[in-house]
Amino acid sequence: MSSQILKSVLDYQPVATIFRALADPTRQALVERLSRGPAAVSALAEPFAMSLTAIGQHIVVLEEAGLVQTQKIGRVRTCSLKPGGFDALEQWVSTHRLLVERQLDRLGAVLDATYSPEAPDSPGKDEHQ
Amino acid sequence: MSSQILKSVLDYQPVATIFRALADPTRQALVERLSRGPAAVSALAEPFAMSLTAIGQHIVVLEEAGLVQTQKIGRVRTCSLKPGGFDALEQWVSTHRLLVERQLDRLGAVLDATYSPEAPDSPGKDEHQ
DNA sequence: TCAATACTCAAGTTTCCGCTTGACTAATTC
DNA sequence: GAATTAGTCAAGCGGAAACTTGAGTATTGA
Repeated sequence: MSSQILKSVLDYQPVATIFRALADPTRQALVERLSRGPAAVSALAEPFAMSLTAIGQHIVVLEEAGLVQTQKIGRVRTCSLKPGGFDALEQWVSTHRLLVERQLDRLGAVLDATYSPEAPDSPGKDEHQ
Repeated sequence: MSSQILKSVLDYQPVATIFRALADPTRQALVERLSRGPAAVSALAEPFAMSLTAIGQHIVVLEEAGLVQTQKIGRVRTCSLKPGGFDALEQWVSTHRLLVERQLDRLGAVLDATYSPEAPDSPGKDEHQ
């Protein structure tokens, strides 16, 4: 842990887990289906040309990402979307959307005058860029 | 309003590309860095214990996801966040956040009275409640 | 009680992803 | 006009991820 960038990489791990969970089209379709209401694992598996085991594994991934919660009653495991499971994701996205817009404003200012008003990160003089 | 849900089901393919692009912690850190301003590929690679080629490959993934745009002047490729690149993502997230909340409201109603107010997709006779 | 249902577990396979190396091109510097 | 810098390309390696099969375990309905 000698680098500060390495630390920041480790910081995003929870959101990265959510992104990774939603990166798979099958899991995304499962979330889509669950947003219409809870369902059992076998009911979730029915539309897919895939084994029940595979769907169960996808459910585990979604559960570990905090997006889905399950409850087993008898032999049936009922899955539903977890309340607040999208909060961290939405916060990350809206934050970075704001940063993009702010950057666009700064770009406009830079295009007006041909100098950089402030350089908080990179000095840009002796660095080799 | 109800047709928008069907449309979103068929529409989420590009969003999966965005999720996949952000699933990697290195790419997420690159986006983080770029939200502070544009940078060349070698400048982006500098904090990482990784080859320049690897960073270039990550940039390509982010570019194909529509999150980053690049422009090569001379021998330097400058990368920046693409305007509106997060729009589809934010829309998807907020939409599904709303659906979760709506589902919670419906669950409360179901817990109050023992009937289901509306069943748009599958009639609730089989499995789910 | 017997059989079907609804998973669950433990492998194994195959495909994809992240990353590297080495060679190469094209700008820029000295 | 050599040497350095910035990036690109092609091939390959290792490990993770997706999915399968073939078991086994409760639970439930007939």
